[in-house]
Amino acid sequence: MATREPTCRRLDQPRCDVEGVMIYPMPTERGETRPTKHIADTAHTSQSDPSSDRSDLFSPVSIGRISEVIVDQIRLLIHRGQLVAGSRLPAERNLCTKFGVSRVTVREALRVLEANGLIEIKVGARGGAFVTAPTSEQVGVGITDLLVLSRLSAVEVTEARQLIDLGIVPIVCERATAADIDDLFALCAAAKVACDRGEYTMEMSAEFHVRLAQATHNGAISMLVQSFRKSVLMSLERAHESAPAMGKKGVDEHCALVEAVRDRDPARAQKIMAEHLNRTLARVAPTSPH
Amino acid sequence: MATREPTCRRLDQPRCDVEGVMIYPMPTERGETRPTKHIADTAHTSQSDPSSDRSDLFSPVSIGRISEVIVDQIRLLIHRGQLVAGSRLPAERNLCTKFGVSRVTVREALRVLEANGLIEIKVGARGGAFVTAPTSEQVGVGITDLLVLSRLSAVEVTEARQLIDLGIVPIVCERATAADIDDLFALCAAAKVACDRGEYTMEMSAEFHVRLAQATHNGAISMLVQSFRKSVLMSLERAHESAPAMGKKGVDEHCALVEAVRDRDPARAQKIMAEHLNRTLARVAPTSPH
DNA sequence: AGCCAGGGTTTGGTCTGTCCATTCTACCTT
DNA sequence: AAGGTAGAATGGACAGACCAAACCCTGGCT
Repeated sequence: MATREPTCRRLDQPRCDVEGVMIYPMPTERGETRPTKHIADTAHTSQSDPSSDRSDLFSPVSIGRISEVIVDQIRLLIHRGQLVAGSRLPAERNLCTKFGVSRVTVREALRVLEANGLIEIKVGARGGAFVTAPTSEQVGVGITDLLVLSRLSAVEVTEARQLIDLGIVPIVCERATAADIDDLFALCAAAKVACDRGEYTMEMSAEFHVRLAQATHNGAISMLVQSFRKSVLMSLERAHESAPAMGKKGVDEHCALVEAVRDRDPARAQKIMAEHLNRTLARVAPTSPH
Repeated sequence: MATREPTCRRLDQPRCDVEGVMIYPMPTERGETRPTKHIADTAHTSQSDPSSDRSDLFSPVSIGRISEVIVDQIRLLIHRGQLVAGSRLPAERNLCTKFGVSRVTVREALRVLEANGLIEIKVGARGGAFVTAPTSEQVGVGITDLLVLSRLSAVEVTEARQLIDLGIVPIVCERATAADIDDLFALCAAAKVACDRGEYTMEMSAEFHVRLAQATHNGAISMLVQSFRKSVLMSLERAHESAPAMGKKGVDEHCALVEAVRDRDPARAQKIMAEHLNRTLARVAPTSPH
């Protein structure tokens, strides 16, 4: 059988110390029978059930994929802050030698990490895999998938959004800075112009709501709203295609809302928002009864 | 150069009609120069900026990876309901011929879809890729990554949670069924017992809140809460390790809350919830000032 | 001196051909 | 009929190769 040794390894590089982070090579006795990967990995997957492991006797067989283990290792490095946003992972061909696996396997692992939004891959001479904090947009895609595939009705999605949008109003009234308010007024003005030209889109409305959420100065909240943006748009489209007469009134309500925020009047602001959202809900409701 | 023709294709199967779904082979003139993939794809990636696109003139060059396009195609099929949960995708070697690409590429695409929770891959004779709706838990992992890596403070996360939990109370008061209320009381009772034994955990508290969200009978809301569960737990742990004296009082508040729901008294319920959450926020606040 | 073209280098993207492990089915033996 | 075994289907992994994109550097030209 000639003990197939991967070419990647022939360079005989040092194994575990490049780029300053520890990387554990796969513990598979390669070139003997086959991987089969009876891995005693400590990363991220095996932290839920520390008791009753018994991994010392009857060594566990074949727990999943090799690429999976690599994913867990790198993800753990990122979570622990040993790889921070911006750092560059070693090149694929280097990772091969470090993990002792083939390039295909490494690439699959990188693909998964990329799909999770943890890294970004660039080609070219100074390219490679760069660690990046996932954006709320990426998570939004996940939420969108979830909502679409769960066959949730537009009513349900809209209601959830209503909950959040209504909840942020008091916070915004409390924390909005002058810059926030200026921005929101600017968006309103732009919307008015677009409206007169008949170019007002749902996207612009959504943008207003996102900006409003940012005025909470709470990253978690604004990410949440941003994540929902696309789902809401999709459900709106699915429900009603578009809003013919909605434009003008919606913009006016936005303006009134910002004025209430400027006057730091949570009650008034919330009342306006509630009406605004109720109209949306009413528009969505008849097409897909709850 | 000998116009390298993939072996996968030598079977000369029909191209686009197996398993009842349309699959478009890559439009790359293979065996001519190179893929280079100037694809005019309409799926899911290209809908954010409808204006100023100009994609009709000067056809766009080289937008990304081939596997990416395959991912989009399959994702679109799933979104459109042409592939529903449980359906089985063709075998990898079949997909090769259908898409006209190599197995490596198909595998990378499947890995991404799997990472997104859209499919599940099984090995063995009747194995393959099966469509599965992503669970809220999977999306929760995404949100957790997002929150961890964005360095959001525990305060921010808690505040976002507060927003949602407070918002659902009126809805629960309106819609909770007798079964919901029974379940919630049962959870309270169990919590009381555990509390007396000193076994009350944050998880149990989280479970109560999740169940409460389910009483809204709105799938989107309960998924949202469920997605947040793990992040909240993590941020709580990070902030305070655990809650020594919190247990008893928290459980009592839960009970009072359910009673208010039973009496259909939103104002009272909301007041209880607000106090409950404020104590949590206060516990979290000192460690990571906003 | 400044700039630009072109070649070299690094790095990811893809292909081909091969082998192995797992799982299920169907047939064959007892 | 029960049980076991061979084979087929299918995903997992590998080696080795070539291409394309992006960057860098150098030399020639203005």
